Amino acid sequence: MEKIEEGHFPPKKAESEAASVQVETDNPAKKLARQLDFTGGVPGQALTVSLQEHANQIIQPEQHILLMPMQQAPVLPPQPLIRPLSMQSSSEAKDGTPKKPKQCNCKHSRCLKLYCECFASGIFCDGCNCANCHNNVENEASRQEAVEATLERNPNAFRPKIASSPHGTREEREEAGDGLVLPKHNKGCHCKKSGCLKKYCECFQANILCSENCRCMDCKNFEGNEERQAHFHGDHANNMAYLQQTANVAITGAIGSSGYGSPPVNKNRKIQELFSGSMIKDPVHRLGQFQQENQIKASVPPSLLSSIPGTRVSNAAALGPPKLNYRSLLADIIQNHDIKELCSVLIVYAQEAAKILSDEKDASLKQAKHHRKASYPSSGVGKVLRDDCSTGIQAESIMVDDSRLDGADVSAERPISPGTLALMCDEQDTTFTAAAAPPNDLTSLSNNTSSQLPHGQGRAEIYPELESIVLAQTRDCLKKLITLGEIKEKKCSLMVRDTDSGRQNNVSSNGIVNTVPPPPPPQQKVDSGTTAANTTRPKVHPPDGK
DNA sequence: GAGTTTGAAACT
DNA sequence: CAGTTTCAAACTC
Repeated sequence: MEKIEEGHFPPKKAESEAASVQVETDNPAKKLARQLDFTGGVPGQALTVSLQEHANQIIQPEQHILLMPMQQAPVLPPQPLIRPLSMQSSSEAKDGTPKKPKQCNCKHSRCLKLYCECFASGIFCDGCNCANCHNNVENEASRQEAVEATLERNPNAFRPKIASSPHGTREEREEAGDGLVLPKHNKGCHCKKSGCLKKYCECFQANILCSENCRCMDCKNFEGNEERQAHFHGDHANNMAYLQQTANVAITGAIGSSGYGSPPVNKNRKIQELFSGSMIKDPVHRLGQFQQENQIKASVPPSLLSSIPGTRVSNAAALGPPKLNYRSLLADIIQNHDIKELCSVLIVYAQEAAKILSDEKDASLKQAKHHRKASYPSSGVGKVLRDDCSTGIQAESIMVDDSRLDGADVSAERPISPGTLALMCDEQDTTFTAAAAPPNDLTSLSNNTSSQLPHGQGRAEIYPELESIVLAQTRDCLKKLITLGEIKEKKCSLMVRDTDSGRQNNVSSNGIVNTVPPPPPPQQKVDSGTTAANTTRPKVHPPDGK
């Protein structure tokens, strides 16, 4: 089934003519409609602009044309989603105040070739410094010819160069493993001398990492590269895109899905898995394994790699330096067994708390028998609660008697949240009952206490206390986690300062594997010239004598 | 601001 | 497809 390419409305003559009456660039209403449309010309496609793109203000709404299925076709050429960063970068003055988008300075192309950024972006030149410009309404005919010629050469010429995850192929998204796919250059860059750390590089210019699509030499535009980070800290310190990107990989790393956030690594993971068997078996040593595998990979002839199904070696990422990505400092601290252990601890504490409370209830009941016969004691819980998990409003009004909660200082007087209550009710029927719990488990206890206590308040009454105790323990666990993270952070900071020792000491004294991407191999830093390029990328361009 | 460098686009 | 040329932006001085 044929579909219209993203950001690409084929400006075929028939369509253009058919729809030209609908596209009125001077019509304010249409202009406004265009401003509201970010679909980039993909019929029915939702807004797919990434946060990064938003953050960079790459989108120039006024430059987009509303294109609905069977509705409109452009007079303007295809509308890339992303305006080149070179143009957006200057759309702001140095003081950060908004400024008119950058004007081109074309002299020989008449602004009718992709050299012209305006033309490439699908916008008319307006106030540019170009000479003999034909990229305007007055020269629509020649412009249309140029568009067609360009599309003839490359049907994707006007497609956005930078694609986010929703635009990628299903395969790409699946390889990414989740929704956190970073944008990447569709064609990839071919930089030779800039190290992909200058704006000559389209990837760097778009503030994205080089990907497996790139065929660059001596690429430094990969996550974890010191020079790249230096660039970011210097030039992009406040760049939301970087923050977003970092956050993405941090989240990814923290939750342990992959930890290697960028596409090239995901591609390469197949190779790694083939070498190592599985990435998941021993998450503690994943990164070390990864590094080793990169070394192995570097030593493996491309022909061998290419023989591995699902691998691609005809790109820089596969042959280049390990494009490690930022991993959360906690990524390898939190292990599966830690989670299990934590859950076990929580269950144990819950059971203990339930037992204690049960005993107290018993004692309380005995006292009540002796001292009171009519009225119900109101000491423990301030309000009678139905044993109904769905009554969140009621639950919120419960106040816990902190006199019973040893060590639960923080959450002692906190009302139980309806969410927690609901969660506990759900958990009660699943986790606790299904976990072959001991006889005095929560469920049985709750049932027991319910039967023991008058007015049917036992189980629900216990929840706040249980919650407090369990939360206190959880808090302690988190504190320890934070401490470990801080320790690791310090170690990593030291590693950055002392790269050599950092590379050799992957395992710290406390047994925690330092998983922050190490600095690139020595030849990367020391020899940024031909050596690195030739050693890490067998498929290199011939020496350029420019 | 002029000159140089760079890499994408265009061309052969 | 590879090599060369053209082009304009990025960069340097």
